[in-house]
Formats: sequence, C-alpha cells, structure tokens
Amino acid sequence: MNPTEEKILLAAEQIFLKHGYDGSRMQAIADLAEINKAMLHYYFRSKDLLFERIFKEKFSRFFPEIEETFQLDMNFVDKLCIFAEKYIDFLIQNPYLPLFVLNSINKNPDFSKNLPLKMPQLLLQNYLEDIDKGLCKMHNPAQILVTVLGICAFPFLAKPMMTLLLGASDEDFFELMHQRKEEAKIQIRILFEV
Amino acid sequence: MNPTEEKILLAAEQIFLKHGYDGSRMQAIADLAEINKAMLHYYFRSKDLLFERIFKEKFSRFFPEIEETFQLDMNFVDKLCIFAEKYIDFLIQNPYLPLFVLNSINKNPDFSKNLPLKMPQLLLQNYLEDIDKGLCKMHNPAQILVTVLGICAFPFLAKPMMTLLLGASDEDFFELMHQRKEEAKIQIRILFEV
DNA sequence: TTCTTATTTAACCATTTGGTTAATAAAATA
DNA sequence: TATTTTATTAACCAAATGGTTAAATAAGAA
Repeated sequence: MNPTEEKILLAAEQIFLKHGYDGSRMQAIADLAEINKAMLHYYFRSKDLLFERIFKEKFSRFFPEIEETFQLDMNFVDKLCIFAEKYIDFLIQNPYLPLFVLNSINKNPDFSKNLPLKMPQLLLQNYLEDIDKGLCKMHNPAQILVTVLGICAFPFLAKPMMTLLLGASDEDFFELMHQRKEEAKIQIRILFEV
Repeated sequence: MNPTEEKILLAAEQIFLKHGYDGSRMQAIADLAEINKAMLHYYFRSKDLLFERIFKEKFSRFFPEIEETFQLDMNFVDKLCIFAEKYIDFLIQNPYLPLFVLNSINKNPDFSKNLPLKMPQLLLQNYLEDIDKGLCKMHNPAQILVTVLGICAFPFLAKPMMTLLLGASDEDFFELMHQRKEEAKIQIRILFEV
C-alpha cells in the first residue's frame, strides 16, 4: 500500500477513535498524517468513506477471535473465561474501541447491518448443549451476552468516569483492568457454573 | 421560569442527549423548540453554556437517590439490590442518559470536576462494615463499583448493538430490561452475598 | 397614556468545514 | 526521450454553523 495512504489511515484511526465522527476534522487528520488535506479526498473521496473504512476495520476487531476460542473442545463456562481474559487484554490495548464502536452504531445503526455477525449463533448452540449436559446454569442467552460483554467492556466505556470517581490515574486504571481479568473469570464462574 | 426558556431547555435536552455536543446543531434545537435561533443566545449566550446547563442536570441524575437508599438500615447487599432495581427503572425512562454522560465526560473530563460526588465514600464505609460483620464477600471496592454500574448501565450503552446482535425490536429490548431487574438482583446476590 | 424594559424576529457576519480545481512534480510507460 | 499516468500542492469555493445586531413588538411600570 502507498505510504501516504497508510499515513492517512493511521491518522484517521487515531482521530476518529478519540473524537468520533462528528468530533473529527479532516484537517486534523491531515495534520496528524503530515500531508495535504486534498490527499484525503484523493485517496478516500469523502469523510464518510474514510470513516466507513476505519469503522469497518474497528468493528470487526470489536469481535475478536471468538470463533477460535469457541471451537475449542471444552465446556461453555471455560470458554467464556478464556474469552473474557483475551478480550480484556485486547481492550487494554484498544481502550477507546468500545465507546467508538457503540457511538458509531448508535449514530448510524444501518451502518453495521451488512457486517458479519454470526458469532451469537455459534455461542448459543454451544451454550444449549452444556445446559443439556448439566454443566451450566440456565439463563436467558441475551442476558448472558450482555452480562459477559458488560463485565469486559463496561470498565473501558466508563474509564473517564471511573478515574474521576476513584481519583485514579491512567496507570491505576490499567492496573485495575489487569486485575479485572481475574475478577471477570471469577464472576463468570460464579454466575454460570453449576 | 419563562415559557420560552423552558421550551429551549426541553428541546436542548432532547437534541443533546441524542446527538451529543458535536452532533447537535443550535438550529435543530431552535426548530424543535419552535423559536428563533437568536433566542438560544438571548437566554443562554452560547452553545457551550446551554450544553453545560443540560449536562449538569443530567449528570446529577445519573447518580440518583443513592444516598436515600444507602442510608436505609439493612445490609450492603440488600442495598445494592434495591439500588440496581431502582436504577434500571430509572434508565428505562432515560435510555440515552448513560451514553450521553459517558461521552460528555470523555470529551471534557474537567467539566465534571466541580460536580458533587460524595457517593463513593458513603458506599465504601457501608461496605467495609458489612465485611467486618461477615455479611459480604471481600472484593476490591473499585471492582464492585464498576461491576454493579455495569450490570445496570451497560445494556443501555450497548442498546443499538444488542438489538442488532439479537435482531430485537425496541419493545423486545425494554422487555429484556424489565427482566434484567431480576437478573441484576440475582447476579448481585451471587456475587457479593456470603 | 407614556416611558421603559424585556422579548422576539429577520437579516447579517465571520469562521469553520468538507470538498474541488488547476497547476505541477514525479513515476511509469511507450 | 517523449508521453501518459499518478501523486501532490496551494488556492479556492459553497454550505453550514455559532453568533451578533438593529429594529420591531410586546409587556410592565410610571
């Protein structure tokens, strides 16, 4: 890929993730990429298209290698635990991602309509099997989904509020998130294990 | 209060809550309030000031009558349960609030620095007492805070994504949230009760 | 009524913003 | 080398946006 194009994408990613669509300025992206603003339109035509490019990439990453994990041969709860740990690790590397994705979907729900989302089916099937085997407590699957995602992602959504409430620094926060990997696994076991 | 002022505040609330600061247009607020755009500045001087007015009111509501609840004479876990139920009920009435508050703090952390936030101290004290009495499991208080808030608020933050993932309608979502009041209480008991 | 103050409007303004263009430099291709 | 294509820049543009103003109107106070 063209080095200019690459610089643009990198800059766009940073700006869009931090400020969202409305809060981002094409000029800010150009400045960060150290190129002329016209280049943005030369390579990506419009702000919408550039944003879409970034969003699609980020959105797909918001649901990481779940399938791998969920195809392993182990019971559902263990899989949830592995998922949670991996996922929190991923979010530690991408703390802006959850708020960005949620805001983007919120602003334009149609936007993500075409994107691949087969994950839930796999998950659901797996879950029902383990209930049959008596390995797992019965819950509404929708509640499980929202609970597990919430355990992992909510702290990152609420990061600014949390640091405010707790008077914590950024380092404190990330320390808390590393702890949270264990906390998440404990919570998942308590909630779902028989 | 002046009826025009009132109309403005009502309209500003709707627009700002739905679109956030960057996504909101003064003209859109004026249109919704059915008044001349100049009136906005006549009564509130600038977009910033108008937004601040709305934000402060909404931010304070994001932490509702917690103090009442937490001064009741019962153990910590019961209080958490009452809080969760009340809070989810409140959020059902104000589904846009969490994303709005989080985004606003994220955009401008200093903004909420002066606002009253004594809640955590009260909560913490209460919690430590019950641990001493052996009524409650030992956790990192910060983790509890983020867990309980997450159980209640995350579904509303993720509403558009959830309806997408689950192929659910708005009615389905609110039905889920009504269920979630029970789910939240169950989860809190499992997590924190000895 | 008359004078003063508060409220409302339409027109206007400066700046910002996404986007375009025409000229030019640099590669690639013939 | 000559020619065509690709990449880059500076200047420019139209629309949108937050904000102002001066005049008009409504409302109170004297």
